[in-house]
Amino acid sequence: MDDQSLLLLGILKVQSQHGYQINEFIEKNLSRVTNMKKATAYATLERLAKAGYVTVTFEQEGNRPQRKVYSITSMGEEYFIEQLRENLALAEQMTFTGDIGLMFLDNLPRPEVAQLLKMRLADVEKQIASFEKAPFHANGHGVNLAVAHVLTLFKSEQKWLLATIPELESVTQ
Amino acid sequence: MDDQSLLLLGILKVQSQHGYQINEFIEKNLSRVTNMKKATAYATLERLAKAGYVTVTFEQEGNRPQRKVYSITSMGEEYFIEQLRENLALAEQMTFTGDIGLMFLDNLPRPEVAQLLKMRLADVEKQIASFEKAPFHANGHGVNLAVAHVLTLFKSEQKWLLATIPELESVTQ
DNA sequence: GCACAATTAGTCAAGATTGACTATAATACT
DNA sequence: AGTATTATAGTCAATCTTGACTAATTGTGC
Repeated sequence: MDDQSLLLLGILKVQSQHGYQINEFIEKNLSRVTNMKKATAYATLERLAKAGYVTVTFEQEGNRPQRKVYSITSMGEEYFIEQLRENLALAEQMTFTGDIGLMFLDNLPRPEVAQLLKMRLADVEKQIASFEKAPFHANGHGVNLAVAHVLTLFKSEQKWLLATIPELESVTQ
Repeated sequence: MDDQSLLLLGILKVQSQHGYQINEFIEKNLSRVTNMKKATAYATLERLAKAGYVTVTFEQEGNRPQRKVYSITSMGEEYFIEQLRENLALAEQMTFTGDIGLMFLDNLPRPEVAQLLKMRLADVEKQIASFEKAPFHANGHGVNLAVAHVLTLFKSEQKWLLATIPELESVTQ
């Protein structure tokens, strides 16, 4: 199963939602574990519906345009649990994307690399700060653990940058 | 620019290669920074060729079926450097995929989660070991730094697992 | 010296993804 | 009251990705 489906089912298991809520949550809070786009979420939800894992109902609120509400089915819950087991057992899937550039540092002058990594560091630290003060968690041990985990990885990145930048600056190429 | 193109250009910048070599290298050594599939690599190379960033020549060796050799053009090198700068400056793209399941730990009984995470730990430790003893680096400071970086992230994951598993086991749910 | 597996090198149809677009409602500002 | 901005809720054509397949060559064991 793809990560997207697992994520969407997991979100719907907590509460039925319509597309906008789902996408907002993902974009605001989960940009570090997925970069699924809005259109992908809608397409995936449709696939899950076709497979019988979610149902779609319509909701009318005042005279706004009606919107679709997605709910997980019991079949979907079973499937979710089954796939969750599989997902947790495999570390193989773990990839740290966005780090391709690091492999090719040698192609730029050292001082410039140091400069670029400083920008990266600033960015990482901003992320850490926002993670620490605006937690989306607080509702479930699991989510907290997951947040802790991502924070751990970020801090590890920060530490690495803090150690690497001075090294780059000192080496006389 | 997508990560795939950056990666392929970076690889070709070191040395012209044919498809098989490229794909083997990626699969064996870079499974932690990308999970680009073989067919994707071929398709991407074709796109890069159409854009003028790589050239394709044919090579005949004995009487084996002729194969395509991909080389980076000078235009490709320029483009590569330009994109590398962009890539390094942005930490925003960093995502730690494969961790979706962690968000939903609460849906499984704690002891089972502990068990699953133990398997994950074993896997992570296997990865660390293989990274440490069969390095694909040793040809460039940049590659070494990148390897060090991925290792750092893995060790961070390992540490987190070592701390979390006993916690899961002790909590009486 | 031959059957079987593994390696090498790709192709392609089917399915997945997304940038750009549409369209209405709420809200803020002057 | 008018209007600019943002929030809400999606859709779709064009592009990208990949599982499954083809096909030749090189071992390997017997």
